[in-house]
Amino acid sequence: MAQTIKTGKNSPLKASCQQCSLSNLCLPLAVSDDDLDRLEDVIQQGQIYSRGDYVFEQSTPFRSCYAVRSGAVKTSIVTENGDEQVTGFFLPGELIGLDSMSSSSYACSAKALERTSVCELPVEHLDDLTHKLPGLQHHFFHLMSQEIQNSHQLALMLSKRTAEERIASLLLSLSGRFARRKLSPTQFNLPMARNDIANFLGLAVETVSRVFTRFQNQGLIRARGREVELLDLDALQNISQEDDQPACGRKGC
Amino acid sequence: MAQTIKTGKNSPLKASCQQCSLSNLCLPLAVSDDDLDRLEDVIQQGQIYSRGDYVFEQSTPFRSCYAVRSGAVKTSIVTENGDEQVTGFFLPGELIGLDSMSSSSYACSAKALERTSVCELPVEHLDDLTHKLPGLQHHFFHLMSQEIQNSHQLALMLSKRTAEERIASLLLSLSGRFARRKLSPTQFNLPMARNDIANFLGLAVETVSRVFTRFQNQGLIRARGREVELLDLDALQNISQEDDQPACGRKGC
DNA sequence: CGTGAGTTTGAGTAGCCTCAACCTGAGTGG
DNA sequence: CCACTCAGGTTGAGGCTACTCAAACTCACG
Repeated sequence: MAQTIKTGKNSPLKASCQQCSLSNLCLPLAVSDDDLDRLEDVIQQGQIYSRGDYVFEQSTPFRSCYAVRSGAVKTSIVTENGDEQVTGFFLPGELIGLDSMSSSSYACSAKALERTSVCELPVEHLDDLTHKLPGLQHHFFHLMSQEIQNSHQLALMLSKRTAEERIASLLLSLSGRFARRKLSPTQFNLPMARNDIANFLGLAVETVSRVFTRFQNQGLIRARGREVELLDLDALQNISQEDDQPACGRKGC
Repeated sequence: MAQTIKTGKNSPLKASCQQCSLSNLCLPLAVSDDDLDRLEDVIQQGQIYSRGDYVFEQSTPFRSCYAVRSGAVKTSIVTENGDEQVTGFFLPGELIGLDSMSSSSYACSAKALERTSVCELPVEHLDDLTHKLPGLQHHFFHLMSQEIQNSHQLALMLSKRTAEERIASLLLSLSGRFARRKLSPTQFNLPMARNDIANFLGLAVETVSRVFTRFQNQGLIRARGREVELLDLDALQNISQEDDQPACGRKGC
């Protein structure tokens, strides 16, 4: 039974992790085919959200993590006094909800930025599963530590980088993540509004807009609304990790 | 064997988690006495670091997580071009290294801010252990998600808060963590230098210094070097979560 | 008693925010 | 089909927060 390769005909909602082009992103490579079958038993696939829908909302009971299949999601936290911080953008193959693992309620809200489909991983089952599949536990530790590192990188950006550096970084990050999915690393549509970018990077919308036009005037990018084309990746790279110290490059200066 | 209550005489390096006053902080409450014994078999206790020593350094092979027993530790990440971001301060009962779980090398460096003793949890053993003790796995998920949330809170501070708000928040955070250990929440020594505070909060040292004196002049705190006394917790609380919008308080404004 | 790291204070500056106006394009309804 | 609307985006002017640079102070330490 475990070895039967399901074609997806008889149980359309399951058995497609194996065929999913994203499985090498969201699932542990270490997991065997056998294990995949078990995983598929608990994963609910194909839920669809329209633009603006919440996948889950902060402070509601925590039930599941979600893997993005298509579309894009933004997560954000809101404080008592109402200000919001976008904590991440999630593209296909990426997992949402790790910051709430083992909490009783969601630590952030997740909102679909466009028409989005996700796979749901109910945590109740996950607890058993990770117990049975050591590889999966390992994978979750990995994903969560990755998430911590991402967040630390964000903190570094927010505290040390200029507006231009932050935006160059974001563009390159998106570029890399598109590339990973075999899409063009230089030409893509931003799934999020300027507002979201500004909030995420700790800037005012106006600043984001100004930097975009500045980059465009310098011939680094071509941007029309959410369409962007990265014309000079090297230059963006240089900007994104600009050195404070002028010239030199040595430590002894 | 598992039930023998060790007094600490015959194996001084083990068997003291049960007596450790911090165990309710760093260890899962869910873990039973039996399990504690197993934990103690793999935990190496009592390593001492002097001020300035590294508990571990970024990019070196990841081997262990560490629980702070006494003293204080700061963690920081360093980029290629040399700038540093302090990512956290860790007091007794808190766990370091979670951001490196399941990586091959440490994602940050951990430096003792004063004479510090730690307990080491080698990860190789942890993998088996979490398998045997479901509660422990749960606890790690919890700690890691907590770490993600902390980091998101930091990001929010860095992107949305003024210098005064950030420093008030930090003071209150420390206050709360001292209180948790039954120490005075209003009178304590800062384990870190102004420089570390500045870096952590994304400010210049001078700004930190200025805010401290401003708070002092307003009668909110008393500060002499690293000694601080919080004189008006309520006021600090108000400052730390100040509302941007003037007056009103309603959403409809 | 010099030395140097850590801290404080002051003066001037710059990057980004705020406020305000205008533009653009998609959706709506007459 | 065109005017209207509204959200999202762009552009400009001015101001403020926190930075930079510079200097003085404190204190632990050899």
